[in-house]
Amino acid sequence: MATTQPAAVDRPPTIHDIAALCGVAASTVSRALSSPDRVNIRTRQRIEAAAAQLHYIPNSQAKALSSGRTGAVGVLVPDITNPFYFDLIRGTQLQLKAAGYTQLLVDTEESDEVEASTMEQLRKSADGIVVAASRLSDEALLAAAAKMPMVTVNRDVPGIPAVLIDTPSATSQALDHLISLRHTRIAYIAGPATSQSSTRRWAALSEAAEERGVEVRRLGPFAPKTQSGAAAADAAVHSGVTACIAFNDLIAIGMLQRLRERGIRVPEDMSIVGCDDIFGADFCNPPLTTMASPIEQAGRVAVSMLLAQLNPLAGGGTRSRSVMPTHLTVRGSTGPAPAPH
Amino acid sequence: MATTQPAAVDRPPTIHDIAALCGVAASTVSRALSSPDRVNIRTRQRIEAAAAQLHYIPNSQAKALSSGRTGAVGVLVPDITNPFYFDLIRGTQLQLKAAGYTQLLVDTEESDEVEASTMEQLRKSADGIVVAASRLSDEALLAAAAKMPMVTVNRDVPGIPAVLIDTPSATSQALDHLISLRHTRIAYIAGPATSQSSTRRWAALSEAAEERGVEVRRLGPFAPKTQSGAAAADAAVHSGVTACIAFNDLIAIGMLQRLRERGIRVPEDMSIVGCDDIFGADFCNPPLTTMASPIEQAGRVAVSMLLAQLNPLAGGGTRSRSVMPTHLTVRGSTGPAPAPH
DNA sequence: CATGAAATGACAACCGATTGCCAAAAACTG
DNA sequence: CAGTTTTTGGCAATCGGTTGTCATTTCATG
Repeated sequence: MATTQPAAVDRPPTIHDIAALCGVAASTVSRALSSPDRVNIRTRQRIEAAAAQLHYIPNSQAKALSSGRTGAVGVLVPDITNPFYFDLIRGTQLQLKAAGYTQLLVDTEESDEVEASTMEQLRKSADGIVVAASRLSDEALLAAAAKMPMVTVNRDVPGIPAVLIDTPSATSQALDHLISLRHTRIAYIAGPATSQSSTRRWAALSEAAEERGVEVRRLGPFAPKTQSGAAAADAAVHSGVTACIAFNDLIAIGMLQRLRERGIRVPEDMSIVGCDDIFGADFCNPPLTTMASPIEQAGRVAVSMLLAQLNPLAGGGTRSRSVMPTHLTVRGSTGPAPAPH
Repeated sequence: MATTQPAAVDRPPTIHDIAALCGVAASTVSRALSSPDRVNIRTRQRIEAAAAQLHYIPNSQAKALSSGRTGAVGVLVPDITNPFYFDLIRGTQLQLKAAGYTQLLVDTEESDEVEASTMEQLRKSADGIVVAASRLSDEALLAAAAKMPMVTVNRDVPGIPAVLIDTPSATSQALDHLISLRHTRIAYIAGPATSQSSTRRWAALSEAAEERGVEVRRLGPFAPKTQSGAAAADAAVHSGVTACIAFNDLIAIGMLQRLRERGIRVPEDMSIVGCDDIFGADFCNPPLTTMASPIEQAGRVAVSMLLAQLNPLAGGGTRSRSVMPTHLTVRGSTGPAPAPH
């Protein structure tokens, strides 16, 4: 038994083992497994049977080295612990796995330098990258995109395919919501200065405010973490507004906590609108009115666009831009403006 | 110019480019960059200068192929979107990065099959793996551990190094807390049947209950998701208990939501204790009494143990087991037992 | 049955590094 | 200064596949 079974070695089987078992050349095995049409069907079946028998698993390193394709895609997010990215990551992971790719997830720690060096690193070990909420400059991004296929999420740079979450338009909805509740003094709690999402949202918001004749002031920037919510809440209270539209739910939830500490009631004294509808937005106290969108889907779309870039043959004109719809989900953190004293 | 400057190509530089630039053999370059002592310091400096000038970045695939070491470590978690794993992932990521390793993060979707096939896959592309809350059998885990260095988290199998989070002992604390609040009818809301954490916790809990002469019944199993909280809450109410110790915070938060819907007050009518102190446990309504532990640190420790396995030379006896302390964090979801009518 | 086209399989170079082995050079010894 | 030890650098094989080239086989056709 051991004589007819060349396996039994500890080392994982290679195509050479298969070739020996079948009495063909290693190259034939390679072709049989990758471009099945180039090989006689009977031979191919023998090879496939042998591969199955040996539990053959191709060595991805070797494959990458000789073919130039790694079968991996990098996904860069600024902060793994931000729940917003959970669903995005899950979306990319599902879509990549479905296409037989591996996901390389990297936390860039909100740092442009880490982001840049990661990209350089990934240039050799990934076929393309999905970059969420990049902190890099347009120029740096374009330079990187020239070196390897890239899709951005929530970052619009001409020439780079992107998936955008349409929070700017939802911001107008939020504004209308607040106006209908008779708020007139409203603040935008800005995100990081380097976040294009925050910039675009502010642009949309201030334009909408002007159209509607209300005043919206901008506070911040604040880091997109719950801890920043305290400072944001204090700034909002100090500025005398009765409603806030926050850059994201983390900040909004942090504000809720701080306002509670200070004895300021939400929504009676102050209304809060978040953004992203992250895990927790529905069960915080009060539940958060927020702008929701299909984040997981955004992840899937981003991957689809990237894979279309990698395999141009597979039909379908490559979309270079995809905008995910967003809608306002009204919960308990917004209410009528307090009566002026 | 093009004659004296071998760079200027689009293709990334290799050690051969460096070798050509310095007039030495490629192998000398390799040695100069990896084992610096084996090469003349002046030559080395020339080589280093050339490498810097060309912006040389070693090709990790090629490195892995020829050396057998990949410089990557796989991290397997059952569910990326479970906030419990955020901190764990961040911990592993930080520690790995500090040691110059890359993290390959995989969501095994609570499936033993996905977990097993992922391990097989990773065998070629990672030097070792960290497996959190494995759903595999002891035998399968041992077999996998025999093929590649492994550290488990929250899974105790003799022969495999593990980081354990000491929730069993915290469970007793939780029980004492509830007893001191005069609860006598208490339920344990069990996690997945394949979860060893759940099993170990129940063992500790039922033993402690017996010692203290109170009755604790077991309900479930339930999937570790907020959605399961509804069923868990209904089961708890139906069973007539006044307090529950839940497998994790996700279930506990789901229970809070369901109980609120049903008009059952927490903690007046029912006390709830969670586990893990995840993101959200502090701002749900009411804030959750839960068992907290240094999860990020657990991730770091797991990676340290794995790296110690990979590089046995670097001194320090290899710990094969590390237990993370846990303590009860009392918040608003637990209170005195309702007076019997 | 001869002929050409199509299908198939083998050989070998190659991807970019690592590493064992050996030779040349340098430094040291007596 | 000869003889020896140590240091240093280069050659070439190797990792496990991919892929271009070419020889051979197979088959249909005239």
